[in-house]
Amino acid sequence: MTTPEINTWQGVQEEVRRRITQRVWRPGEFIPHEADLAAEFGCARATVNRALRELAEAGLLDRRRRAGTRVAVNPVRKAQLEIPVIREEIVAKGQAYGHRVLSREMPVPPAEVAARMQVAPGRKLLHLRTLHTADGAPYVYENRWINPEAVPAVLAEDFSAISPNEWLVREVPFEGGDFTFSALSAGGAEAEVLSCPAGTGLFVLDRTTWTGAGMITSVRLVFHPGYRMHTRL
Amino acid sequence: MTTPEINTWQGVQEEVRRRITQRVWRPGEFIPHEADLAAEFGCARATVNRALRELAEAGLLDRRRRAGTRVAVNPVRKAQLEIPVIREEIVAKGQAYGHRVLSREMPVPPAEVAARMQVAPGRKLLHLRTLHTADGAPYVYENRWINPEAVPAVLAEDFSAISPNEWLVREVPFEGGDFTFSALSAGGAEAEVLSCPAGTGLFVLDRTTWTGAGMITSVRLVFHPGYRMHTRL
DNA sequence: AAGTGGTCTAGACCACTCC
DNA sequence: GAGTGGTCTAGACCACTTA
Repeated sequence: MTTPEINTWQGVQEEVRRRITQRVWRPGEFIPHEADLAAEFGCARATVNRALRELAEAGLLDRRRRAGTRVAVNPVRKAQLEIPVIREEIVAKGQAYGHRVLSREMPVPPAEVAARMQVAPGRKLLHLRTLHTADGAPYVYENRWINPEAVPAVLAEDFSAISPNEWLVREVPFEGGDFTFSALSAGGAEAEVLSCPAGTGLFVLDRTTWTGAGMITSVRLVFHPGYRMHTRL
Repeated sequence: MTTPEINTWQGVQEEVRRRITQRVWRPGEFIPHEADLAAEFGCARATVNRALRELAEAGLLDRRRRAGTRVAVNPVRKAQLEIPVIREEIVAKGQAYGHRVLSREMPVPPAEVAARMQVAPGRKLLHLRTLHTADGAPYVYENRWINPEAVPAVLAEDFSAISPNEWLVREVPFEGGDFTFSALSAGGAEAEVLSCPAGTGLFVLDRTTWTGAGMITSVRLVFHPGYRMHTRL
């Protein structure tokens, strides 16, 4: 049995992956220590560490100090979704991007929105309803609340030339975000804006974004019928 | 100006993050080379490298050899979704998990399914329709096709004690997967199985899984009304 | 108390890409 | 050709956990 040296972390990772998928190391079993693997592959322990660390992050391995490393029993499937910038997504498909503001108001928000944005009840928020289109056809209906205390400049912008999303990305340094994916049945408003029959199942993305200073914006994106979000593992 | 030493990669990362979000380094700008940063922070270049590499993977930095490192203009938002094992998700909420097989057949699949599973037209596939319940209430309607040539043992299993998903995870070493998230409007079948009115918007996850040897299974999970998938950034 | 993974260092060479 | 990030090494110490 030849044992050619493996001295790149990619190589080590590949070999370890192989041993896991081919059940050389079975789920729940301990695998050799880093030092042993380093000796076997003829490389430094740091190289083995780099390879195993990534596999652990991917959920294929469970690592604990003193205990050792074992093959995960339930490999957690983590799908990495890329949240698209609507305009770029449409342009990438070779379609013409369009965007228009349906309404722009400054009301006292419903209690649920005030809670989500963590503002005192009775404070007014900027409320924008806009539509993104692809080749003129409705693509995404955007329903957004913006906290003008966190982003004062927003009051001077009319969003005729740039969508609120892109404006915010450019102007405000985010620190965190919160995403929820779900589905809804088109009510009157969605049906009209997206030109689809009431009752159509629609894909929905709710997103809330903040900085250290507080909540910036909370948006609901309602996608056109048939929209899919895709990823590969 | 004191410049306390930073000699952990987490510390370096935090400081670099701060300089990006506070616009000390502005979008599109080059940041100092690894060697310079290492000198500034009083740590090894490898430590800086580890910190910056992760930020680049997260989409906050663009790195290129010879060119250098710059702050990303469009920070790509990548949301990492954890695909749940249904049973565990339900149990984690303190509810009682249940599962039952609605139908189990071995038909020639529709052309669309045959294409997705990459089997010759006319070959039969195992078709399973099952329901996962939480405290007795419908949770997920699972519509699955399995390639018996890739997993012969599947023909001997009746899935009364274990769901197809968990059985497959345990028996078959996956190599890759393909996920699509979307929404549909409940038709007669979904409405009946999930006990909801026809026309309800439902969250859908389509998943196809394979090994090097070929396609294993293709499944559509239709979640109960109101289901949400959540992640934080 | 001991053994494991987690990390840092200093130095080195390599791969890629821009000039 | 030269300069940047990408990676490997050998050694060391630390943090955590379990026996």
